Amino acid sequence: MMELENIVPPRNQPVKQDLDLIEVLWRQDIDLGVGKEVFDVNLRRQLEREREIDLAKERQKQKELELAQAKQDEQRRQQQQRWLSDNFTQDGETGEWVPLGRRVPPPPPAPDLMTNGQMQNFLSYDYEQLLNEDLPQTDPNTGYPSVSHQQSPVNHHIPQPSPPHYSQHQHQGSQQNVPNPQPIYNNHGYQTLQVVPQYNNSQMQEGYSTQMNSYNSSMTQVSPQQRYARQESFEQTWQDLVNLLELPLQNNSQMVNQSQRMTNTSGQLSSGHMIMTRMNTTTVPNSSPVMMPSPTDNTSSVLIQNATLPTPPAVSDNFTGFNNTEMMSPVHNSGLLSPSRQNNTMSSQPGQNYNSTVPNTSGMTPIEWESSNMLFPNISGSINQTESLEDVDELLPELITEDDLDGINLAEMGINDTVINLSPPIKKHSDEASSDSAMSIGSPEQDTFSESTGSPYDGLEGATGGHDCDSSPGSSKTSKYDPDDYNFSHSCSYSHSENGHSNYSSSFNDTGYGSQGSPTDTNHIHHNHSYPLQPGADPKDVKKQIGNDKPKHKGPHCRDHKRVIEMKIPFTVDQIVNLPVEEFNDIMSHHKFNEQQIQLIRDIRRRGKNKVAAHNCRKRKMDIIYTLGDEMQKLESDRDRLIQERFMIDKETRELKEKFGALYQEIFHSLRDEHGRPYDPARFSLQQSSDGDVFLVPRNFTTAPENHDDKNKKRKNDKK
DNA sequence: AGAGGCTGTCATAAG
DNA sequence: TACTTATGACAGCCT
Repeated sequence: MMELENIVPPRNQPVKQDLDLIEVLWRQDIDLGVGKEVFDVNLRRQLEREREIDLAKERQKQKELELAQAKQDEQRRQQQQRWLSDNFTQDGETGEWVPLGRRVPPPPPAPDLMTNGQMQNFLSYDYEQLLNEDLPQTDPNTGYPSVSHQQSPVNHHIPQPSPPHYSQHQHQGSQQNVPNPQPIYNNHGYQTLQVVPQYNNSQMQEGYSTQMNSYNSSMTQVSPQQRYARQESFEQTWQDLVNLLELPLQNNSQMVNQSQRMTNTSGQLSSGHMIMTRMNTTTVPNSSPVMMPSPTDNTSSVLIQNATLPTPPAVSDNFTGFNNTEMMSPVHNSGLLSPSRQNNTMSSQPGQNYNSTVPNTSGMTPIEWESSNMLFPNISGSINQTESLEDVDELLPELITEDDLDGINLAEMGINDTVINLSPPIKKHSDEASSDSAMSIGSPEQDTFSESTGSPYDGLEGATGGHDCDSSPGSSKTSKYDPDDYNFSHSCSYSHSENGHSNYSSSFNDTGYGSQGSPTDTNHIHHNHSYPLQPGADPKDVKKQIGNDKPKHKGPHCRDHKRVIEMKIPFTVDQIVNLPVEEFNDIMSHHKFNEQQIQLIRDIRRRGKNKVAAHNCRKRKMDIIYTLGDEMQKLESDRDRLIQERFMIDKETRELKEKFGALYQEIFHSLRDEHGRPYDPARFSLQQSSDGDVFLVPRNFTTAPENHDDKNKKRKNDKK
């Protein structure tokens, strides 16, 4: 493209040579999505002018927005200051804002900031921020309450000093690094925040001062802008917290404590856990409360208001998720989504792709095209399998027969559309076939097809006859029973491939070919032993056609076809075979056939049906054989496993017996009678009762020792 | 030339 | 009873 800049002459009217060159180059670059206007100087200038105008408009809009935002901020700041000065007094020494003794009235709410649904969100945000940021210190410059350490990513990595009696509430971002040593759980079972109710103000201040000193000493340099933003953030936090609580602010710790209690007892804000969750999100107080739930936090969802939840990641919903992300972006929320972006959004709906509504992707830049591919990995994957559009073009005649593409004007559709639309016609076949009866081969399409253009098998049918197919040797060489290659070869060989599939897979609850495992897969569920053929379409016929246009042999099917012609029967063999019973009977009744014709028609139909039945039968047989083989393998492995288990159990039993015997001998030989002599093993034995006690029992005792005279037995404990 | 596999067809039973 | 489906058996063709 850089060359073009040099080629285009400076004058406005290019000469003919230039135009020719432009034409050639444009043709070369058309696959890159470069429009012809690029080469037209005037057109390009005009486009540039339009772009500049749009850009200016956009800038103007942005300026207005910024202005409105600044106004809002200023108004809020003034309100805050007024309210602070009304309800707080500033400590002269420390610069700290100390609340007055009276009950603090809530400040007039800023309707643009705190309205209804935003309140709860706002509450949790403030709580978390306040508790996380500790108590305010007065900024010596502004006199406002400010914080010395802020929610800065830098802060999360600062070693947190942990005073012995003060539990520093950790930012969620740092929770993983510094676990809270003493989690408190509220009534709802959520982990609550730890506060310091036993501390008075001075203690608090001391603790905070300690912390802040260390923070200040270790904190990274903060820019004035950051500092201002933090002050802003805290001011609002402080103000809104007090507003909402309406507390008599006797001291800061009480306020925090009470606010904590309120948080724990108030509806949706009852969970400190939720507060923590909120902290994890980048919340701008005056932004929309639309929040995306943290994927790891179930409770956060209760805080979502007016949020568009991501739809479940089910069918083709990558894009929905993408849309939600887009909704979250401030650009989108403020209506500044660029038209081009919107176009992209609209043009890359996966549903449209799958529903054969062709998205206009031809206008995409390569980057856009790539991104849309990323959104739809399935589609892109299938497209990427073809290395280029030219490859796709080359493959098309192989993948789809001419008949399939009949009526589809590829030139009008454009290459991209063709690529994306490869599947819908085929799927349509499948859908229609699936709605047919189990064994019915002929779809309405096929019938129409046969009537209008003649059966594709006409003249090519027969058990040994050929099928006229322009397939390359490579394609037709694919095994008939190779599930992996089936679709390809079948698409090549038989125009009604999916019908065939449906036919032969109906009886045995087959899974689709697309989900078939490899032929070596021992899981019988994935076996594919189908015979997906049309009546009269012999896979061998396809093989036979390698390099031949004329069939070598004339099979029975072809013979039938000839006889149909000879008998002047106005139907094709396929029609005769595949027509539903009602239609077939209608035809037979409406046409006045002679006996010979009727007999031929019935024979053809019977043979055709039987042929399909034979296919199904063989398929079933193969399925059964494979299934039985699999079952046999499984049973053999089960048997081996059980043998192994039995061996192990026997071994353990032997070992236990040996141990038991040794223990028995040891105990028995350690026993002595009243004379100090060992017992005779032939006359006595040890027995254990149900309660675990061990008895020495004379050999002639056959019943349980508990039932006999205690004189004849000696009770022993388990351990002597 | 023979073996083995695949397919179409027939006969028959069953639904 | 007619039709369809399932299946064993057989024959032809191909590799």
